[in-house]
Amino acid sequence: MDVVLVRWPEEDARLRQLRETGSPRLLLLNGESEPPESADCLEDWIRLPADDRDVRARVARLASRSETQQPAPQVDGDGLLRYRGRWVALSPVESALAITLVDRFGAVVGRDTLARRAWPEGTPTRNALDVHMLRLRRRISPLGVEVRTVRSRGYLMQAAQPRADAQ
Amino acid sequence: MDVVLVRWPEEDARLRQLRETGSPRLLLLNGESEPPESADCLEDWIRLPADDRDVRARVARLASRSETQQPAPQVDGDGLLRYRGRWVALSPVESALAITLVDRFGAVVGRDTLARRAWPEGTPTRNALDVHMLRLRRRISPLGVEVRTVRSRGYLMQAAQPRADAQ
DNA sequence: AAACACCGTTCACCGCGGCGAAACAGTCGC
DNA sequence: GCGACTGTTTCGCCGCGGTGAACGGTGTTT
Repeated sequence: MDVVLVRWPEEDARLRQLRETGSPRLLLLNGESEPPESADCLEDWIRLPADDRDVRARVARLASRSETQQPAPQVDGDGLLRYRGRWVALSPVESALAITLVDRFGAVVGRDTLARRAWPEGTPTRNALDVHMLRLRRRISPLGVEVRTVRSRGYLMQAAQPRADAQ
Repeated sequence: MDVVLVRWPEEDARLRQLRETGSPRLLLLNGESEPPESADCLEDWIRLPADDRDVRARVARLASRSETQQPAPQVDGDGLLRYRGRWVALSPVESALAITLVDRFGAVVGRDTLARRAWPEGTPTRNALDVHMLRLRRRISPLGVEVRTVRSRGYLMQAAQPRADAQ
């Protein structure tokens, strides 16, 4: 959803309307105006005159918040996994697995579900899924996407997170 | 909860710590630094030099948010305990315990209740519950969630508090 | 006050099974 | 024939659940 820029306090009526509809909005404070008191996470403000970088940063932050979900990758018909403007080519088996994981991005997908999607006729070996998951992991890691294992439950695809052991 | 002022980028280590614990924080940007990209509603920033009114307004807004936002963790169907955008995987026994505790988040749950949920057939050993509670504690601590003991009453799950000795 | 039972924490250990990873081999297309 | 894709085997780590034991704090009994 687009972030709306509102001059304040001039456009107070417009602000009320945006608050009603829950649109993300950035108030541009003129001169000596007092900052508004709203605690709404989708409302922010900045005092003019302001650095253009700062305005863009606040707009970006509001936009990011308004998207409750982080954007999911896409797998197109040619087996390309696209994410944040970059892409990698996947093999047929990896495509089937990636499509299933992207479909439930951020949630766990069971091993049996993945196996059925990749091999409708029947899984070749128990270990085959592990091996292909390993290969998929390595292929998509340059894009900043990772597949996490949830033991005895399945796998979960998500945006790569910085390792927490760096303290 | 008090809002913490952080010089940035100088006090980056401190910022990471505050993000871990979910403390509301206001970053004071020095000179030409780029604004940080966090979309966290409990984080805000302002570029120095700044009007004192503006700093106070942003601090007040963060404080107001931290009071109204006391979300409970969630345990999804796949044994993942989610809290403030992060998650950890729980084992089956830990899931049963966590679900019971989350269900009464912030209140005491009796040991017998927990034991019945985890082992409907009967508790294996006297201290089995203790051991699994210890493991649950360690697993969820990175998320900023803790389980406190209320002697002869049971256990209580809550958001982790830095210095809980003053009780 | 000392002795004691009770409760809770933490550790070490074991058996089991899920999963990771490497190495190897077979197949297919260019 | 070369490289990409796939399947298989093998090895081994480590998470999980259960158990026993040591330790410490607390309240009760003698």
